[in-house]
Amino acid sequence: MQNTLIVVAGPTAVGKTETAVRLAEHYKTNIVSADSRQIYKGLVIGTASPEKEYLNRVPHHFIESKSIADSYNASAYETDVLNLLASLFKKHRTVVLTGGSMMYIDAVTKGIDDMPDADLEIRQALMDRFKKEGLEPLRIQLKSMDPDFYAKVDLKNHSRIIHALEITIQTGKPYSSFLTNKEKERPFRIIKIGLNRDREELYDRINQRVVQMIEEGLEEEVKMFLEYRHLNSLNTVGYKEMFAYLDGEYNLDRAIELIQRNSRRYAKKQLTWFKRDKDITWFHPDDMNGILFYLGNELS
RNA sequence: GGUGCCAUAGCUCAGUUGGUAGAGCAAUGGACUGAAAAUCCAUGUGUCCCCGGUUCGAUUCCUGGUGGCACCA
Repeated sequence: MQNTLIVVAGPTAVGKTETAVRLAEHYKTNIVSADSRQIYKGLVIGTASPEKEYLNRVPHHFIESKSIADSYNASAYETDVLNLLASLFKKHRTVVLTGGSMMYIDAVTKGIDDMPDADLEIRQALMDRFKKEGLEPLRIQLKSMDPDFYAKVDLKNHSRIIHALEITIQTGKPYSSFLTNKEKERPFRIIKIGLNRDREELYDRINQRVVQMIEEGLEEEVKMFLEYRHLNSLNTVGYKEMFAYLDGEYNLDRAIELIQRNSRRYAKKQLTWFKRDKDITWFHPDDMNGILFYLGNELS
């Protein structure tokens, strides 16, 4: 039998953790987390990180494994996961990858084109210019330096334009020349399952989970990171709203409402991304039998 | 029981001197290649409480209901 990566995708709060743990137990294997925020040390309550009980039942990887100050990204994650998988597949025929970070999952299953990491000084200079002069000068610069990318990029999205420019300036080659539009081959098989629920049910779970986070002490957790709030790792739903609350911008009830709303929007965005992936076979999280039956057929 | 006020989008409400309606919030759809829980784009979803009447035409005016609120009993 070929080594196989079982991917469990789905929106936040749908029930991925539970399903992944049961699958990992069933196949006597490990879980690799694909979550761009649970990966940071100390971000536990606000990221709905798996409970201790689950972590004890199955070995997890990439949970609380980086410092919030580390600058991490989907490409680094791709490299780290491929290295880890090479070693896990020596002992296990299957490994479970689960998480809601769409691009992290794609980085592992489809790959990201090779290009250098952005030079932070160049990025900063471009950001400064954007703040001072707006997007127009950057658009004009991109048009002359990389017309191909200019033609297809979202011209209102400063992140995309700035990233293309930083790579182009840094390497002296157009950003678009790094893009191959090809999926990378992997030395293992990939089976993707998606979990979803009725929208109303999902939103109820999200709303309740936020209330639970507050009860578990989200405010205390967030207070510990106050001085690091500028870091990207803390530009995260559940933290940014609590920072504003601690600043006195609004009361706790309003903070809860905003965290709930922003989590709902996040879930919708995840669904938009995952629904586009035709390799995903969808299940209700309660349908464990259906999931096991499907995987059993695929793996036999 | 009587009198008054109210009933319009999921919620809170505005509005139409009679020509089937619009704000905020919520919501919905989409994009996505090293910040991705990030960043960005688009969209008004409606038995205007119900039955009648007047009118060319009623969500709007009038009768009567129903429900809510307030006051008087």
